[in-house]
Amino acid sequence: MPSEPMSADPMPAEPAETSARPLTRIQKRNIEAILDAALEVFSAQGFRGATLDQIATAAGLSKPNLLYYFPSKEAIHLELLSSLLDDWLAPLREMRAEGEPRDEIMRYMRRKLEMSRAMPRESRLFANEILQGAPRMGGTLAVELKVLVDEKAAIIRGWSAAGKIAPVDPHHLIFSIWALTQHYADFDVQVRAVLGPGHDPYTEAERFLDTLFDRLLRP
Amino acid sequence: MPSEPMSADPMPAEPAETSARPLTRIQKRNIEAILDAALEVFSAQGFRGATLDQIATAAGLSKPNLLYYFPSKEAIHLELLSSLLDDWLAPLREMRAEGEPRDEIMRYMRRKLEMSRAMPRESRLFANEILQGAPRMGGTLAVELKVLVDEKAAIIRGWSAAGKIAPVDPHHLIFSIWALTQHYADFDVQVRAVLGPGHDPYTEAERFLDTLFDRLLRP
DNA sequence: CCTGATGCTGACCGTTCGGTCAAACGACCC
DNA sequence: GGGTCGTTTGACCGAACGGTCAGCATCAGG
Repeated sequence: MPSEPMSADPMPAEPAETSARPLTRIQKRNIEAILDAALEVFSAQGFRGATLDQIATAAGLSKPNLLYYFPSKEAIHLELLSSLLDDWLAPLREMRAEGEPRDEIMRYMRRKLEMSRAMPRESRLFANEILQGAPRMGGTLAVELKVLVDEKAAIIRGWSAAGKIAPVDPHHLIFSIWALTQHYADFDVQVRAVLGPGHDPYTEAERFLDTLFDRLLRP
Repeated sequence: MPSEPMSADPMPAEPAETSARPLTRIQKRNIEAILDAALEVFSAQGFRGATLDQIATAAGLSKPNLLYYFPSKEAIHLELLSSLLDDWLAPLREMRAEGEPRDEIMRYMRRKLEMSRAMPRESRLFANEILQGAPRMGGTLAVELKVLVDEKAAIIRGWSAAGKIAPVDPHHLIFSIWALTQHYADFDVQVRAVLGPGHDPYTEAERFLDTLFDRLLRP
């Protein structure tokens, strides 16, 4: 216990990103296991549907031990949401005004579809949160997300005006990419139930969405 | 109590559809109030997130009184889901092979969008159910829904083959209509947060989706 | 106005849940 | 081997939840 007075910060739990002390090997392992287990459970059951016991069991820990690393159920959920938002928005951030317009949009769509395929749990976690009115993300949505989307919408509008792509409402174009790609993760059971066995939804979806956006954007 | 021996069927609660006795005025009023309140609460909080007290309060009843009309929380939820499925599928059922292909598909899309606008709670109720793996609807999806979609997909495939519309994967065309229209109900807060004030999402969506499906389907 | 069925309620019950705590355990360093 | 700090646990707590029950209120029909 070097240098610090013992009066302030008695917190033993969760030496998170703001703390100075580096993470123990055990801390790293357990925190990672907890977050992975929590993602599994929260995405499948929603926030209120998930229980600490479920998460603890899935992480291979006891409930009090889990609460040694995180102060509350809410804290785990929040940590998941905030750390995921960056990954989730990264593909859109990479859309460059200098690129070839159709390529840029198609690449964005494909990357989003690939994320739905590779990270369905994350997609469902967000879907659950938004569905219930985004009680823990409302602010972020209205600021950070809006700024990013407005910026990219302006780029798309420029491409439309320059005749590089067919005229489209840029905001709703982005919404359509979200809706169409996330649908395959969020409604996975429905898609598979309707298609029946012997289908690979994502392979078919990629072909379909390629066609769809090609016909939509071709000038 | 005519004709029936008192030994069997002591059930006082919920004289539902299978019962012979017609519904009292009070029964009709209260059951309707309960289902409406339950739709409100379940769609906003999910099944486990909703509490009987919330539903009872929203319906203007006490909790025991609510349980006088329905035997359990589960029963209310099930009643909502099953009675909603028909309404939800009705627009697709109305798609006729004899109609003008583009009109039929565009009308279906517009009706689904209108349902999202007029019945967002119902849309979110379904979304919640599917998101969590459809534990209470899995069977129905794999049978009733699959049969209906396969039937309509065959019609669409015929239209494609006849050159009436551009070639498309019919199943994924239907998925895309679901995804694009339900997105505006299920992700309402996100759409509004990104668009900001002064926008009517549904009016803009109708214009955008008209354009999208016109370009996608035009032979 | 009487009566039986329907409608309604306060009090209560068992369980589950999120969270706490004191005590024990264990690894590592002197 | 003893001390220390990080780690783990069993036992426990209060609140919330789904559901029950005995009894009271109310209503409709005769």
